Amino acid sequence: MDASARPPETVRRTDGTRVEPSDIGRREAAKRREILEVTWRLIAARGYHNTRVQDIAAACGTSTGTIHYYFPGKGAVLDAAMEYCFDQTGARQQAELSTIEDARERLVRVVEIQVQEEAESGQGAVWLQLWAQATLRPDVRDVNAEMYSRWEETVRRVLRRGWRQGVFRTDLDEEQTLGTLLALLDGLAMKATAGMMTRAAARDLAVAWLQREVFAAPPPRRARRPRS
Amino acid sequence: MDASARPPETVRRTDGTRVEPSDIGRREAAKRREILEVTWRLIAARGYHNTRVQDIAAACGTSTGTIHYYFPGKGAVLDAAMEYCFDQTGARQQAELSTIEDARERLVRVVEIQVQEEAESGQGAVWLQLWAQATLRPDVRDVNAEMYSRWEETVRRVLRRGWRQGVFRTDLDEEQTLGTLLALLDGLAMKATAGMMTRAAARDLAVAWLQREVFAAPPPRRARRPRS
DNA sequence: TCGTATTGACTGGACAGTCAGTCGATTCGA
DNA sequence: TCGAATCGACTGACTGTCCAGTCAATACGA
Repeated sequence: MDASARPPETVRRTDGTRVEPSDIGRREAAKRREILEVTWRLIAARGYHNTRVQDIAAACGTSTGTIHYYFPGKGAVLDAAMEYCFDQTGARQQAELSTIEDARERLVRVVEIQVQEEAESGQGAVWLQLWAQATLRPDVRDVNAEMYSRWEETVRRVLRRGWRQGVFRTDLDEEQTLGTLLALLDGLAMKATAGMMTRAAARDLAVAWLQREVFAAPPPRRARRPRS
Repeated sequence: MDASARPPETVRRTDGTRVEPSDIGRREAAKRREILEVTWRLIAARGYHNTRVQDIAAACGTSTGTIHYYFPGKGAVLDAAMEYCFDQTGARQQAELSTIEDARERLVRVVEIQVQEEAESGQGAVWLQLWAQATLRPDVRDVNAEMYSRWEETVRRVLRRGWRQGVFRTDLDEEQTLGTLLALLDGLAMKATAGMMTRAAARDLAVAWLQREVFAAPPPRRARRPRS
């Protein structure tokens, strides 16, 4: 038996196509997910380039052969793991945000998710790794663009909701506000992740900005949300 | 003759001390600078982890032995090159900014330098590499903190000048404004570098923000500076 | 029993770092 | 003034290490 016969490809390949044979093994998909879960945490902790196949195998409690059995190569595991990381958090974010009624609270939550929680969980570190790669690799740039645009849409919807609810300033331009907010959050998240400021300071700065520049004049003042 | 006898150490070592024997060879210092100059450009183009000693040697038109003759190891070259890159640009920035009288123009120039020119020259890519490293390596984090604080001071001085000149809004808090501006610029610079938006769009967004939120009410309107 | 999943020893390539030796310049001694 | 001795910069072949990827053998599950 030639063990190099590979299970059907389910990873997004560099050409952007995505093959997902749903008829085959749940087991297999589960195993693959387990590997990706383990791998993105390794990337967060050690960095993309310092993550060895051996590390992944050890963290999964398996052998290097198994990793190669499920993925065509190391690069494929690492890239798929970064993507998996964002797919996961994207879904979680949207789910959580949708439970919050008030657009101001929801926007504050957006800040907390990106600037505090993602920095804490290591997802922020994975973003940073991804961006550093995107500078150099066009394929990563494309994947990143797609994933980022999902996040962008999430934030855009919160802004529109705020205007609909009449709790955001009406003299703001949507594109300007969205662009500024996203850049501000990216900058703060990056600094929090890279240890250039505390997560709490980053959060407070962003919330203060929202209150000054986005929330409509008489905000329901005082302690809307206990300082985490 | 044992060629492994090393020229006196002039690189900042990880313990933070900096030894600079000024009495010895100009030649030597020049050569070392040449290597660093070449190296940071390689880092910008290929990334920290994809830069081989062989690449550096080839780009210098020399042999790998020579690189090892001047530096204790590959890591030392790469780290010193990142630092060199920022030392250089820091000096250049300050020199250029100090020639601009009007604080508003000077602040716009700050934006253009960080968001357009550094992204274009590759220095932005080096920043991004550095930040990705800072997430993982405490020593890099320290070096980064020191270098970033110099940049921060530069921007802070521009803000103070604006208030002194009476051309910036007086209802702003210095720390808030500085922190927001820096995060915004970092975010935009990162996105421009990672190819998530054009440099021109990043520049315009930042300048628009300045005009809305920082510059005092009646700014000398219309075409202060031709769109690059 | 047959096919699938898993193992881990092995291979080959890449690359950092070493070191014996070359070469041109400079100093020194007669 | 000239040859020999010395020196420091530089070279590039070589070595050892690390690691991704392979594959024959094996365990497992239906």
